[in-house]
Amino acid sequence: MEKLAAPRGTADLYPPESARWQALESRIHAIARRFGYGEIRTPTFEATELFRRGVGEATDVVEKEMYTFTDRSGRSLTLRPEFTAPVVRALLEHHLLAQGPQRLYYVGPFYRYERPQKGRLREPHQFGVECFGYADPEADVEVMHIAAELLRAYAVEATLELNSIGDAQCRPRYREALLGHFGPHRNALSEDSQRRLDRNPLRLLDSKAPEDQALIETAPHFESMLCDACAEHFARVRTLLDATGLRYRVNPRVVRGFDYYTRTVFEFVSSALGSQNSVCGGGRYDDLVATLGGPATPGVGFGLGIERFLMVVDASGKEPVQRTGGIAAIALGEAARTQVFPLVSTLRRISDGIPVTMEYADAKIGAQFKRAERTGARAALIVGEDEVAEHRIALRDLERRVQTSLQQRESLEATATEVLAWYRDLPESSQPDSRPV
RNA sequence: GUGAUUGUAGCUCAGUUGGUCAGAGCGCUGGACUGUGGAUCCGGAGGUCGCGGGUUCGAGCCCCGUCAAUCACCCCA
Repeated sequence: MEKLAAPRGTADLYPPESARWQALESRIHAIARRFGYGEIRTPTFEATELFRRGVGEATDVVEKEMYTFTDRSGRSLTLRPEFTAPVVRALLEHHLLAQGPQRLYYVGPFYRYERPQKGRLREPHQFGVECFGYADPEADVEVMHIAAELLRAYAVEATLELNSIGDAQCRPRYREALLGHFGPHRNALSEDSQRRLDRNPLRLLDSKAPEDQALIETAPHFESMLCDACAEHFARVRTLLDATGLRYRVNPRVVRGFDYYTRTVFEFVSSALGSQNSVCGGGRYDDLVATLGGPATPGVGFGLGIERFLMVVDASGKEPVQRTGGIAAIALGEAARTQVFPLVSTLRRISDGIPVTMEYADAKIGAQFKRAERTGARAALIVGEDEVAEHRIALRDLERRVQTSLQQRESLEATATEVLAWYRDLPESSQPDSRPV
């Protein structure tokens, strides 16, 4: 009998790691809000046709990485392999573009049937933004700023790599130029690159095969062949990046995997990720909305991998420390327990975010202190036989190891209020606590 | 989809040419310390050796298959 296990390439999230995700997600919501972006949630699966048309029939994702299935009525559905096409679909379905520019962001899982390795899963999670309705370079830089803000908040070292892959005007020209450059040397290229030559010559520039490098070095740069409009757009993006102090590096080798990109493409890369070195990738997609049957609407956005981001944080970043703290109630004996439980219940109701825990098993006091410590509690509330007899409650500062005692009041609320007042009066914790909630 | 490495207690790992090989450290738990937690000492629980099959008198060790992890390619978050 096979042991039950999470499917290949998927992962469970649980404490203490889940606390890191919560913290990251709240920061994401805060930053998106600061830039005026609203959250959008779309289904995890869509009609297969959406991705075939949106992402592109000849892309690797559509050709071999989709989780596609047929439901009971015979429809072909696909677990989303990316977010942009579904967001556009939703926008069109609800006529949101008719209301002017739209700034949206999302956080959630997506699915690709790939062989897992470092920084690559079958169900990864992504934070992404999409800005619709502006062809202007300010929008390109705006979305880059959002990603940069998040990286900055965690002191993550990643470099912004920038490129332009032109539009429907100039890309065919560049494609021809690449064919002219590589075509004559076809047999000298790696096997993979010979295939790229037929399918997507742009991607040849991104090859890692040693035998391709010499030819790539001498390949024509797209920048020299951009049409006037694209060249000006690219120049203005760079001017705005310079003006706002966001550092970047123009890298002619940055192409992207999806067919819908036009003009600006960019990636934030980090060496901490091994072979999958991109934490965040994005770009402009001025033709996508029309391709999916909507009014011609420019757009620009990015996707940032949550798992990869946290990996980079582990390697180079600084994570804000999480304080847990709280009160652990310790009751000794039956009488004490029946007295403490309602008090704990009251504390939880009025503690305003301060965690309150209690051990229900009748463990020895030593063990209870140990467990209290493990929960990350800052303080302990202790009631034993003596306290029951005297209507008192012992309060202990677990960090400084000092203890005091309190007379119980006429009501649970009054007692609880006094306990909380005592807790809030405790001196600032000297050692930051990173234990899970 | 291709190639390589790996899979023994909750965690990190030992296990020699197949024959007490089912172990250690940490963790957990109990006690020394009858109501006070990070130290020390002593005890205890916990494993179908990923799973299935094969070779053998005998397999954690060899062979095949399968599942999963890791790393690289492809590609990308």
